[in-house]
Amino acid sequence: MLSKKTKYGLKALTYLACQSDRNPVQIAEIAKHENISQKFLESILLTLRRTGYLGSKKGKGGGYYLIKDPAEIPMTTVMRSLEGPIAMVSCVSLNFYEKCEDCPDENACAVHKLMLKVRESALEVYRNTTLADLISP
Amino acid sequence: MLSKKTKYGLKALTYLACQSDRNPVQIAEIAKHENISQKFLESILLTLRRTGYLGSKKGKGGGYYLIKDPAEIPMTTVMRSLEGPIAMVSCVSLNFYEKCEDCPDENACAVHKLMLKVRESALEVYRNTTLADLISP
DNA sequence: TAGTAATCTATTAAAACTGTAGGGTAAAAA
DNA sequence: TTTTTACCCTACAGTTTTAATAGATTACTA
Repeated sequence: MLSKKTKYGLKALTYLACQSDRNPVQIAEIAKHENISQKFLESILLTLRRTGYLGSKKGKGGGYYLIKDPAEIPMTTVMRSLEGPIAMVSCVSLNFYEKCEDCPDENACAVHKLMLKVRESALEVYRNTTLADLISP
Repeated sequence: MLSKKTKYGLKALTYLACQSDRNPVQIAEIAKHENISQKFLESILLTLRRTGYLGSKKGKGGGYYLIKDPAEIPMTTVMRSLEGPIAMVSCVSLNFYEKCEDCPDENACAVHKLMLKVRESALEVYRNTTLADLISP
């Protein structure tokens, strides 16, 4: 299941990408428009800022805004920073690889073999989809 | 993340599929060979039996055995019965569809659009992979 | 410089989910 | 009738997820 963190994060990114300009948008506005708990959204926007997609401005007239072209934001990195590893088991993860303790031979492991395929297919989707693709009709 | 239930279930299925004959194999033997908690494995094998892949026999010489040809066991149904829906959000699920409460328009929803692609690609993998594919070298 | 509007940060509570362990029951074989 | 095995139910500890609370910090405005 997709976590609400990721779901909300994607919605927030889309909302910001749909703005006509790149002026700061308040958290409260995004939260209200997308039906999201404001405090929860705060922490999500924070991680998106740390990932490098968003800028923020404090004080009056402040808020969050995109600092990248939506076409330059691939879903691979968005998913990784919000949802975590794309692989369903760590032994097939590119960025978070870890050997399974209980598995003596990776190459003979059915789970490994299947999950490798699944990761590859998911990765292809994420690589070929940017934020711009998601907001276009 | 893939649940251990699914992971163990797949391992158990492969173990049974690798048997030279279709004689019953005790839970304890599978659990030991695959490093799985026996009690947990019990419940997993039960769901696999209810799904229609395994037969069981009680008493001495009893155990579990495959009742289907591994080539007739696609990963779609295995994953659905062990892991649950293949879709990451219910609004793109074929077998477990549910409308999102917070989302006024599915067709305009970025999450929906992205997750539809991901489900489609995962489904293609699961449809084209059977248990037989996983045990062949 | 004071006041206000907003982001930031940390803590923690509630809820849901996972995996484990224990007990007993039922059926089949010896 | 005894043994062996699958079956079934319940309770528990641990973790993760989700969200709320409370406050600190920053920056704009007057």
